[in-house]
Amino acid sequence: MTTTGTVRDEDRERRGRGRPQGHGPGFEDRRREIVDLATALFAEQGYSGTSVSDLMRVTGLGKGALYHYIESKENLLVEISSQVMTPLIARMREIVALEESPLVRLRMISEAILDGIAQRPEHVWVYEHDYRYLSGENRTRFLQQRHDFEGLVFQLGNEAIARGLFRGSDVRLLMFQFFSLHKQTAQWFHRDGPWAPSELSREYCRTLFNGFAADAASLDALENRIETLRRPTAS
Amino acid sequence: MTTTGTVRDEDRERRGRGRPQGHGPGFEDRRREIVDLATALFAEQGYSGTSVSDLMRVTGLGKGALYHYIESKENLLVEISSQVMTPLIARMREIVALEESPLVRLRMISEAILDGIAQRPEHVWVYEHDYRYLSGENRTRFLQQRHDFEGLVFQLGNEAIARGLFRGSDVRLLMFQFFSLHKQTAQWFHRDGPWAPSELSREYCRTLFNGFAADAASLDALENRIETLRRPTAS
Amino acid sequence: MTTTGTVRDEDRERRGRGRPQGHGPGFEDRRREIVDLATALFAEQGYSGTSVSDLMRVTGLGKGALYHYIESKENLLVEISSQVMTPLIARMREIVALEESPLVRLRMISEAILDGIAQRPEHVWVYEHDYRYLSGENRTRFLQQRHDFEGLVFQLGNEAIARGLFRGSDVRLLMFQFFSLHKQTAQWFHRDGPWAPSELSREYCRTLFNGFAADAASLDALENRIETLRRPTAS
Amino acid sequence: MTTTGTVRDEDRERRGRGRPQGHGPGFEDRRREIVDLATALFAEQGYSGTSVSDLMRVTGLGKGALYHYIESKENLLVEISSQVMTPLIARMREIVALEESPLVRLRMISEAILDGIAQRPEHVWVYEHDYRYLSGENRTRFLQQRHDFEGLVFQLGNEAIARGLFRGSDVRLLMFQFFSLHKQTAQWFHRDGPWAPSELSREYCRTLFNGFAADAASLDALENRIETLRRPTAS
DNA sequence: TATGAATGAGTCTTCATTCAT
DNA sequence: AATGAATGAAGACTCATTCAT
Repeated sequence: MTTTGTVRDEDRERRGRGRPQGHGPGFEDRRREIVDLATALFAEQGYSGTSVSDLMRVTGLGKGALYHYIESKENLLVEISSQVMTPLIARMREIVALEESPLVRLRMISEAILDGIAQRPEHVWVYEHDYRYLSGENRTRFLQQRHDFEGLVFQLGNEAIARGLFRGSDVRLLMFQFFSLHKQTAQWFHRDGPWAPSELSREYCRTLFNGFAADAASLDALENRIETLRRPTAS
Repeated sequence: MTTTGTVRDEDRERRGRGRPQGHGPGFEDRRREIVDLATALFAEQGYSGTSVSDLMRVTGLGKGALYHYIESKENLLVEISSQVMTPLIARMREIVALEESPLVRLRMISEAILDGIAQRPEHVWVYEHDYRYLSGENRTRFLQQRHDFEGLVFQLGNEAIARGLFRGSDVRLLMFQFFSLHKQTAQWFHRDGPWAPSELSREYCRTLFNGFAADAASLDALENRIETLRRPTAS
Repeated sequence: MTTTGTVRDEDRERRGRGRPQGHGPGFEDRRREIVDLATALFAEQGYSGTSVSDLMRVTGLGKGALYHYIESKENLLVEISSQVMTPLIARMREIVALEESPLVRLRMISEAILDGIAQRPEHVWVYEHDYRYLSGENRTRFLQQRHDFEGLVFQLGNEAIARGLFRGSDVRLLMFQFFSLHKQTAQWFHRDGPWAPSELSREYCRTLFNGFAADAASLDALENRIETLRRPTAS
Repeated sequence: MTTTGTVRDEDRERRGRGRPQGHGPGFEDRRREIVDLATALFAEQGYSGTSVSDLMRVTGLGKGALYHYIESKENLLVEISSQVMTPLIARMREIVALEESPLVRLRMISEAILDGIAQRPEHVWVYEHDYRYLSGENRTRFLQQRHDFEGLVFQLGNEAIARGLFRGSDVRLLMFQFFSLHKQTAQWFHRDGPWAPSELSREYCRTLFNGFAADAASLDALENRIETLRRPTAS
């Protein structure tokens, strides 16, 4: 309930802010098309490396018509991140609210993230690289969203530690690993690659949960060998 | 007479070679300083978001003097990546050549990477985000380096699988996880943070090697629960 | 319904072609105006001595608007030479193809060249002086055009020699004289000067054809006197 | 007497103006070397297209040393034109003062010009193309020199007409032809080409003097044919 | 909805020259 | 006689955006 409400608020907020009112029926579809074309370009050349002229070229629109749809270049970046983040955060709130083991919920979040990437790998790649070019309020809102997002995962990490499912390491250290694995996926993921999001998720969680487990081998022999090699070769 | 003759000979000699570049002592140090200042700015605002004027401001140099040192803005990017990649790849080749278990060598590579990041986290962050703005030969060279880099790790991954140390999954899948963990570190690492590279390396390798182990738990119960939850809630 | 469909089809069509350039009516005229203003400046100050700011000043356009029309400064040079060379070469091919004596055809070519100069003396002056600043393909194309141009004249020169109309000197030497006379005209010709192109042409051809004639006086007395004077004045 | 005096004045003027005093013995030679290297570059890439850095490269000198010799880039242009013009004008004054037929003297001047070109074709080419980049006093002085130069030739042209050696056409028209032929020579002349200056001079003067002769054929048949062809093809 | 002309601040870079050493 | 660091104005060109139509 609360969750759903929040989502709606964000939606209304977004609509209220940038998007002009009073458009014909095909407007939203056309806009979406344009955002997707822009995303592909941004992914290839970077946001800063892509000019509005480039966008004219790929959309086939004149300057005026293009601005009619996009309002501003930065707005495209907002839209791109929004298209991935909004549904993802909504989904995450649902998952966190479930009465399941933290591991189950983390596994579900993992899959939700990877689903998001699989559906729009370029979108994710773009805002991961170029959110820096957001300015003012847009930047703040994005960072807040990201912070909320991470907070939800940290919360589950803490629960897992509390229940003895993860070793009592620093939760940040564990969760950074969780994030790292998932975020980087956008860098090499191809829609027509060999792995489905659910498979990747199983794989990642297998790595992480086994690696994080309280009873995971601490690899002492390995570390001793490293220690030996580290010492300056005497004689 | 003799003098004049000598001078002319020297002249001719110098002319023939074309003279290296025409840089005095102290040039390299100053250049290094400038590169570091630029790196900090790039990390903060992005390569494209940083103008040469910004660089003038932080270095306190005039336009001409700045270009005296940098040759071009793009060249800074080349220098930044080179400062990290060149010693890292050299170190990696040494490590790969060692007669140690693949796990030991991967662990050493892990630490080498994290050492590199710890010494110059901003440099790594910058080229990871902005190598796209390299053009032509610079881009090619960078991608080649990266490819070589990854090849060395893949090689060790394959050895580990062959020896039954990692489960016989797709080696790419395993090594992407290895890379993901390490690369993302540059995003949040601070020199004065709580973790030393060696600690991080132990931590990462513990996660990965336990997670990759042939006998790692496959977490069937977890996956079954996920499967159940995936089904549309009928009733 | 139908409407929407139609719009989409048109869109797709337009997108597919990529749209010519995006220029409205009047564009070409305005562009021509600008090229002419630029030509006047180039003639006065030289191509390199004229900055884009100078062009802004004389056209009264802002930087962006100016580039909207010219694409690049070098492109102006291309346009300038093209406006003279293209119609001239076309006309020359017509003339060469006529079944007339080589002298008649050379006389016609002479007049065609001088007509071109008379119509646009500054254009000719400009590219004669500054074609060096053309780069890459533009330069190549220009030199090729010039080579073709000269080839046509050489051909007629050879015919004239073959028919005994010109003395059997080296054809290059004769034709260099032909070119020299015509090319230099752009340097001093003024539209409101005393000579019409047809008059100049008659004058030049009278000089050249009489001078080139097989039976032209070889001025032996003159040459003997010169030879005498050349000897060191002994005594 | 008068002639010699004038030349000396010009020399003193030049020395007084730009060249610094108190240089070592090899200074003038070295300077000459540098001017020659610069000339070759200017001829190839144009004065404006050649930067002081380019000059550093070809001379093998550092910035300071280079400026020690050249004082300024524009000064090179002054020097280049001076090296050709000064001796040429001196020689011309000698020739004009001779008690010979105007044809003999024009023939001698022709050879003097062509000798100048043959000795330094690139120097001539350079100032012919780039004297525009001279500024202020330098420009004025150059144009004055050129005007004097042309005046001497016009004077002889008038004498020739007065004596009935040339037809009573406009002397400017005749002399423009004289200049055109000679000036353009710098454009295609190569030191190792097939023609010596004296041969070229004989050739040019043969063309011009036969062509200018009071009894030269007026080529009426040719002109009639042209007139016929000019008429629109009726029927 | 859509056009494309116009804006003008801003981009990176090169220039000729000066100057302390 | 020579170095190379520094200057800062000027270079050509691109940018995101606005606006009259």
